[in-house]
Amino acid sequence: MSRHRTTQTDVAALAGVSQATVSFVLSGRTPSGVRISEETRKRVLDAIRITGYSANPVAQRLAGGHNQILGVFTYEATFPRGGRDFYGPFLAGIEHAAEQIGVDLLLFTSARVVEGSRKLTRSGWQRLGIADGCLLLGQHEERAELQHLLDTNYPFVFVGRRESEGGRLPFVGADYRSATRRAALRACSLGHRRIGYIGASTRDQPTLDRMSGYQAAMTESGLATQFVVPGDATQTAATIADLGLSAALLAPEVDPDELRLALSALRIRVPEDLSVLLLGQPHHQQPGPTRWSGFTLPREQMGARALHLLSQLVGTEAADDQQGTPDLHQLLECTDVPGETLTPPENADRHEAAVRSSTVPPQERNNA
Amino acid sequence: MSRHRTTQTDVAALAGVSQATVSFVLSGRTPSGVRISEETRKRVLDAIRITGYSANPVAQRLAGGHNQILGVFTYEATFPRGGRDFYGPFLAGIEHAAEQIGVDLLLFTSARVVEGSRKLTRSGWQRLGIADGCLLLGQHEERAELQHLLDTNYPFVFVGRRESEGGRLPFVGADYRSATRRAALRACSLGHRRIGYIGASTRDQPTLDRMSGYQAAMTESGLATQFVVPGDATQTAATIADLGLSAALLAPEVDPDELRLALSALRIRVPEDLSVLLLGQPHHQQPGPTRWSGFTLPREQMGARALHLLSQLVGTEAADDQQGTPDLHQLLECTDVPGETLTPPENADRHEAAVRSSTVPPQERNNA
DNA sequence: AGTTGCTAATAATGCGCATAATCGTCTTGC
DNA sequence: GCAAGACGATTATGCGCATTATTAGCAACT
Repeated sequence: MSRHRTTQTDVAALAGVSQATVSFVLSGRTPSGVRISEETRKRVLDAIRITGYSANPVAQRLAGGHNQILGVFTYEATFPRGGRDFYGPFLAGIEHAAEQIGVDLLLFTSARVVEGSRKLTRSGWQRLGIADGCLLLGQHEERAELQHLLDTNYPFVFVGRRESEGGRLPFVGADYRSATRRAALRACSLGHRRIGYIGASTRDQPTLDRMSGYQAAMTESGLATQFVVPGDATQTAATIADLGLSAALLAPEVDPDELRLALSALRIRVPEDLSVLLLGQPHHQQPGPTRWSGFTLPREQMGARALHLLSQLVGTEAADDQQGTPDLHQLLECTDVPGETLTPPENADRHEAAVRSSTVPPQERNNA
Repeated sequence: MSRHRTTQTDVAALAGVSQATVSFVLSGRTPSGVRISEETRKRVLDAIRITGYSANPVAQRLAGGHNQILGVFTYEATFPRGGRDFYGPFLAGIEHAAEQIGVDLLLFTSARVVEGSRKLTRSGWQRLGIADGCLLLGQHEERAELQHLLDTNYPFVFVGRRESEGGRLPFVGADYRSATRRAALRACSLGHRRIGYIGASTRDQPTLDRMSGYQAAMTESGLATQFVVPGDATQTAATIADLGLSAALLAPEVDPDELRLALSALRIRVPEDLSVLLLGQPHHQQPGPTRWSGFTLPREQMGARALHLLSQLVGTEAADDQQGTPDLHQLLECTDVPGETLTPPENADRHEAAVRSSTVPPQERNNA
């Protein structure tokens, strides 16, 4: 019944001061030249202790303050039913960071789903205002929406790299490019000459970064690039066979288990006949026995770092005089995974490999 | 810059009416005998469409309305780092339901962690008020806190069964008792006579329910109960051997893989020498090759149902005249899992089993 | 003409907090 | 003795909405 929770006014009454004084004591800040004596401050703090007062975050927010709530907007369902969980690890990191910082997390699950991905509609956008700031994760962002975000000066951070004019979009991403480059070079140094990239050629940043990394590695090694846009698994396998690849870099949208199956139908074994490197955790992978080579994203770390960055942005929003501006563009290293699906090539490439091996250091030399 | 979003006042000005009128049109409700003509309503709706107005949830809430935010409070970290994910499936269900209902989810991650579990302190408790209502999941609830919850008339729902005086705590739980009983009877009907229960004897509801179900099955079958409180896996295995169990029901706190290992050291094979049934998903299970028999909790379903119930409670809070009160105590059936670790007994029990099997048609009638 | 009854809307208020503007009360200097 | 500041706290206002109390207009009665 007594739906009435303790308010600043209650505390003020107990301490024998005005509500405003309580607010000042609590916030610490005194924007206009207001001062509070040590004496009074103590009385107020005591009253707070006695009453067990705790600020009403809603009122706080309405009055223009911060409420220690950070939002998380995902363009796709956060917790996929059934299939593999892509966002889980991000959220684990985000939650951990939230706990540390002492903020609550608001998951924007109410946004209507249009064509399989959530939209940041006007009403959805308005709802973001509940939180002090917001984390954005997922692929389907739209230029217009982003522009709006920037215009309104609302604090937000993307999880995942985003290019933008003037570098105004803050993000915490994974260094796909370097990781992919390293992956390609690993194959290369083992003696592989025909290394293909299997993946959709969409325009999203991760894809562009992966392709760029692959491209770079191939150029450095003086090898030709081979891009395979995956269709049906059987088809893809056939293309791989046609091209005579000895190693394949698989973008996350490709299901490695499915591909392996299709390959085996063509009597191509992994890794004996084809080395395979995964460029990040596959989107649809079932937990299987295969220990794939490649690299993984530091997803938990990304989530945590993103939240920390957001927290800083929110905090410094008012007072820019903090200890330097936070780094708005953070790229985290991916973790290379040795795995079992990367081995020296055995067949057609052997000759070339031998030639090269004369110039390469120990562990990679033994292929011939 | 223009941090000003469209407000009801803006809309009102455009439509040539008062702010209050806009509010009335929007809510549909007119508590006191206020009426709005179809004419005016249309003008307002047009203005809304033109301006793209969308209510500010914060103000809505402060003014005593609902804000379409439902809270989720977990007594333990929601997304465990590293280990197995217990809450994940619940959240998947919750999120899905939230999307359907059209509400946002507030994760209370700010509560200080005391002794490994989150506390609903006074300040934490106050924060719950941000949301229209709250889902509670986890073990470490405290009587005092619950009492407080009930007293304040704040809408909430427990995920997991909770007993309470007068049945005032709303919950959505799994029917551990029936499922455990069925599990025990399954073993029984296969001819097992020495069926033990392996699990801590804590006072939490799930444990009580499991024990009760086990007890019931044993009584029905005229068998003796054998409770084993697990300590070290080796120890536990030894006890099992001593008791000469032919089947064991494992509470979720027991790691089946670990136990199996310890058992094999004693030359007890699963399932040849010991059938094992899991009473729900183990808390610490690593994804292993064994396909355990037993049952699993409908976790996604529980989450979804709980959120729906909460949503109803929030909705009917004001108007109790809805179509009947929602069912405050929902028990969902667990899913029996055949698995590979339940087989007919092979050794000491065989004799008895043979005797029994001659007199019994179906399964459970044969005990007396 | 005055009262009742009904419809259609508005004005006024408050939710709990942040913050700008204001107001006393003491010192201090001249 | 009086203006000028420093200090310490208060009053007043508004955030955007829900809701209650109130008003205005008009037809239908006695």
